[in-house]
Amino acid sequence: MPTPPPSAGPAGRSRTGRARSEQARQDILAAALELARRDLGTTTVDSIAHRAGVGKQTIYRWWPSKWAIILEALLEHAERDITAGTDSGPLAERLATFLASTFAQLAGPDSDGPLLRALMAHAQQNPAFAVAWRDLLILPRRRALLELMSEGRNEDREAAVDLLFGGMWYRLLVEHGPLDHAYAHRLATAAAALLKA
Amino acid sequence: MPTPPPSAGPAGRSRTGRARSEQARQDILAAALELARRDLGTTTVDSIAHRAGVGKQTIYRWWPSKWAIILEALLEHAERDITAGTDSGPLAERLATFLASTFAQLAGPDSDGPLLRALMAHAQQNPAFAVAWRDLLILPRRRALLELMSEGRNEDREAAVDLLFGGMWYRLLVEHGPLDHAYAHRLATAAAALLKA
Amino acid sequence: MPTPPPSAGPAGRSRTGRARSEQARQDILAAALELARRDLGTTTVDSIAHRAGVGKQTIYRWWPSKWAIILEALLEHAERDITAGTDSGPLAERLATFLASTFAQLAGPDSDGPLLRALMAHAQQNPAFAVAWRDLLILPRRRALLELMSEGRNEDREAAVDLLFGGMWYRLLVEHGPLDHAYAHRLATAAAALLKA
Amino acid sequence: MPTPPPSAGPAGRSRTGRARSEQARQDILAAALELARRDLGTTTVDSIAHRAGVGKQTIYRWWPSKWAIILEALLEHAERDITAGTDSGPLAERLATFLASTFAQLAGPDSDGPLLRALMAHAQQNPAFAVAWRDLLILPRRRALLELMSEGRNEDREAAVDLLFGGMWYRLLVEHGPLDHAYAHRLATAAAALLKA
DNA sequence: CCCTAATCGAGACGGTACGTCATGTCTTACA
DNA sequence: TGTAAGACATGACGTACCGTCTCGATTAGGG
Repeated sequence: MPTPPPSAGPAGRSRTGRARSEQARQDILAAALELARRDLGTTTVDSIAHRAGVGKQTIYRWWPSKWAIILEALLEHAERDITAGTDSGPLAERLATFLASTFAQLAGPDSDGPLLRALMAHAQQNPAFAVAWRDLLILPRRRALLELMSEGRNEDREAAVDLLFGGMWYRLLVEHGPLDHAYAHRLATAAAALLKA
Repeated sequence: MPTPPPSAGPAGRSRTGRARSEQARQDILAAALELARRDLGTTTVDSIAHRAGVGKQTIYRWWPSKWAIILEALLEHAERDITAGTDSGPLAERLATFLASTFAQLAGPDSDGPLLRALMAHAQQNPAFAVAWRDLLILPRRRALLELMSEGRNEDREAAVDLLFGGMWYRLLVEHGPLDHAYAHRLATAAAALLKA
Repeated sequence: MPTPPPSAGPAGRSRTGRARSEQARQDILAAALELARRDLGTTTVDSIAHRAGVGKQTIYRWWPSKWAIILEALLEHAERDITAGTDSGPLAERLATFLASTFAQLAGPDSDGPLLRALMAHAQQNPAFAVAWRDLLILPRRRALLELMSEGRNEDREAAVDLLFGGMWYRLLVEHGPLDHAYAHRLATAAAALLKA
Repeated sequence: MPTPPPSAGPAGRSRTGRARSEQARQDILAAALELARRDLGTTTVDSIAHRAGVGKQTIYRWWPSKWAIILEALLEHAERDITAGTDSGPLAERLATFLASTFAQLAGPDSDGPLLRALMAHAQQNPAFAVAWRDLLILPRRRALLELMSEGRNEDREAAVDLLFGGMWYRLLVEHGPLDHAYAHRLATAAAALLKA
């Protein structure tokens, strides 16, 4: 759903007409992220357009909804943050480290936790957005975690990833327990056991 | 958040005036459930009121939003469905059975999966509803699962429940893999390993 | 197109539900008239709703456009202004008096001339409004003028009215000459001649 | 407001650069006229540009609005149609003939009546266009009619023209009666009487 | 025969108003 | 007092059109 940066590329469909404004794109992404982080509830397409100094139509020309903007902004500003795992140490420990560092990004007061929760929620109501959400955010992060696992059959490794991210999302969404180190270790232990079974 | 059936007992706050119509309550719950199952996107408070042959105010007098109605309807029609676990057999097997039977309720084409996803999504946006959602649906099911586990320390058992339900919700929400028997077994195996660690 | 005051009457289709708010109706009419008189160009449905302290939907529930509001407001505030003609004196003089007094209502700086021009213009683009415009404003005024004429065949009298009002509207719309006493007398003379021919 | 054909003569402000495309000008005028005659309501600058195979800027470089285009197209295609009056016969008859032939151009189903009504309407809302409208269409036709009148004082002749054209526009704009021969004769009779008074 | 400059088709841009939708509250008359 | 009906204030939505701007490509004289 989010559009790629207007690098046009070889698939660019036409070369005539005014080019898409990269300035406007960046302004929109920045405005959306700032407003959404401050107060998602009052963030509207209008408010984003106004703060970005942009016409509403310019937003709707490139994004189908404010959620797509926020997703794209999140990806752009945080793409580098996918934690690189360490190669050394026992499996359970490596998983626990990865998980704990991911937890840390969700827990802080100014973290993106609320945004991710809201996007996950929106994906439940909008199938088109769900595809973008899964393909651009969920699956890449799954792949990063999968690469940490050398052992086990494929389906076990998939289940291990589900177990780890599932445990994370569940506490993030239900808020009945903390996303702390101890939890990370327990999940990692269980995942490692699954892979060795 | 959902109100109890009107036979509220001696705590009923008023004794005068026209009594709450149980008929209307049932009509509203039934209408909400039917509309929501057919097409959640077009289900509005107005549409529920119209189909139930009821004034909108009658709805707002007793429920704060359509989501509370759906939650109450779901609880009322499905309360009995919380799977009773078997007491015999090895732990992993008992967990797998519980999980698989829960999966079965979510997978079918006319199942409540979509509704539960939508309610989980709404809970992310509405703190008041989140409380009801957690207290009336999430936590009771956690307790049912907890009771299946005899071994392990408390925190490990909590984590095991998170792992199991987390794995379930994750696949339910992201739809990247099936909620099938094999998955149930893998999650159960991991949970059992965690409890024995 | 404009709705009658909510006197319901015997044709009222139902008696249930909240009654239409006469207060809101009056507020909307007053707001529309004031804004339109000050600056028609910046008068929008939103601005009327805001100034009247009313929701936009309340406007669209009862009027199809701001033009219908203005027309209704004009009729309500000016209905009494249809000049009653004198019965005495020669025909040409009576017509000239009527015309001159009508001119006077259109010429002043705070007159309704600009509004009437705008409504006449809008009627050219909107057939539904054109019907209301003709039936509620144009034709009643024609009838008032017709009643001043005792002599002549019917078709001559119609043509005489067209001549008088046509001459008036033409100068109002094209602004190539003044709507003054001299012009009123010339038109009245011609009309009287037509009736006696 | 409409621009003259591009052979601007020695007053052209520049001598270098690409010349204005007469082809584009003709395409625009033709496209505007065709679209406007078919359905004025959906005729936008974009639609004209698209149908003419022209960029929007090419339109705005030479015309201030779609209305100016339509006016220019109308003048170009119909300039020759200003009825030449006959010099012989009694005044009332000459006027009636002129008027009837003008009526004929407005009455047909594919006539320019709707366009003229729309332009008159637009002139009420746009002072700049009103000037072009009056100077290029209204006043020339007034002059043509004035020249038919030999008798009478100047102000009477002006009023007679107003009476004739006013009667015409009034029926055109309000559509409460036909623009037929009988009406033309009545107006002509009244105008002649005015001139002889 | 190139240089300079205005025009061309195309289409993205900032902006304004529109008319619709859903929410949650309120006011009726009736039971 | 509860109820069905339905009007109300609010506020976001997504669309339409406006008139301006910026592309690269053309197309003229003037040097």
